[in-house]
Amino acid sequence: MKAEDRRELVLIAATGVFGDRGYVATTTDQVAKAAGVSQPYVVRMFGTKEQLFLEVLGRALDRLLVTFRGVLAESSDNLSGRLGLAYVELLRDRGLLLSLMHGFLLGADPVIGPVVRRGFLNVYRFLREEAGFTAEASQRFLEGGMMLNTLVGLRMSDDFESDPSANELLCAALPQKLDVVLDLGAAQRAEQR
Amino acid sequence: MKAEDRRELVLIAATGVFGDRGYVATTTDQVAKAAGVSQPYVVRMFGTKEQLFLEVLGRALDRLLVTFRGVLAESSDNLSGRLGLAYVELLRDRGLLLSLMHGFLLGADPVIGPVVRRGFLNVYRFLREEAGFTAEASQRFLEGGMMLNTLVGLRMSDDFESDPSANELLCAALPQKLDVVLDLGAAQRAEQR
DNA sequence: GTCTATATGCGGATAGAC
DNA sequence: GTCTATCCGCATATAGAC
Repeated sequence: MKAEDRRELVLIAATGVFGDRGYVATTTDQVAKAAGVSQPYVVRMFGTKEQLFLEVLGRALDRLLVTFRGVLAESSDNLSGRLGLAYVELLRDRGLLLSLMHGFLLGADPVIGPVVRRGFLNVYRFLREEAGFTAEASQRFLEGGMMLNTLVGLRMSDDFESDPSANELLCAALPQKLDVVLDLGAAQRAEQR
Repeated sequence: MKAEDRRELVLIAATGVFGDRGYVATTTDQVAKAAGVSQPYVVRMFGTKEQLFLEVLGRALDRLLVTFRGVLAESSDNLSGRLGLAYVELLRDRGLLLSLMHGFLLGADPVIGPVVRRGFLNVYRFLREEAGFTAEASQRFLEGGMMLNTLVGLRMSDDFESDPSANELLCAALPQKLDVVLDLGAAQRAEQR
């Protein structure tokens, strides 16, 4: 395997771990183990843990916008619904949306803050300028996204079977694509260490 | 000052710091300094940092529900709007909503996870059972709340003046009460260390 | 390019004085 | 009830071998 591939591999592994534990709680050693390399090598490749996280965020935002542009290119009817479904599908990319969400809460950080604000606003601008949404429609769309991120962060699907309220809430929040969240929850619980 | 008051003081200070930095990034020393006591004393009072965070979360959820019940008791017209305004007003309680939001993303944590899921579902049940909202209305309400939390976590108000998109987004998201978020942002930047 | 070994700093928690 | 002093473990980062 050559270096470029290995780098991508580490980035994917890091996305998963950051998504699970957040930026600060994640150790470079956990990332290294997940990627099957040594801890110092992870640091060597990216300089610092902070740089690694920034690359994870950048990659995640890239994929998000690429995905959305793909949906837009396909057709333009029921855009909001189709973008929403594509967003939920991104949950399959382990840790992608959750790494972003963790980043969003670090707006007070002098380095991470500006990056996540710019990233979030790029998504907003896509909705307004490329997808042609009104300000209200864009906002509504993002509200749904933040709600999904939160429910996934909460691991609300853990209570899907045992708690009627959790069940109802998830069904209401995910008219379609409920299966993606439930699959993901099962996978996460399985790999629990 | 007697012990009970001091305990409350530390809890308030901790809420502010946890809200700013998140659970893991917050040090018990930062909390101690913010409260004007010694670091070991903070640990003594609450046992562990984790226990302290759990108490912060519990207090925050209490205040949230107490506030909502107060709004409900006043009158029952335009409930959704009035609950929303009361929610935004809770931003004045420094770190309260952000500590909760940080907690919500720690659903994978074996100790914190169950607590935040229960707390979130209690709010949902309030909306459904006490406020009489439909499942869809409850979900919509929570979506708006998670969006607000995210925008505040992002410190989006930092870009309010310099970025037209940020400006538009904040205005769309906060038809009223924009001043609360802007005041808060100014205060946060002022105390930046 | 990738590893092992390790230095260094920091933070939670404890001991114990007052 | 509250402090000072301090232990200990852990995580990032560096040095340097292969």
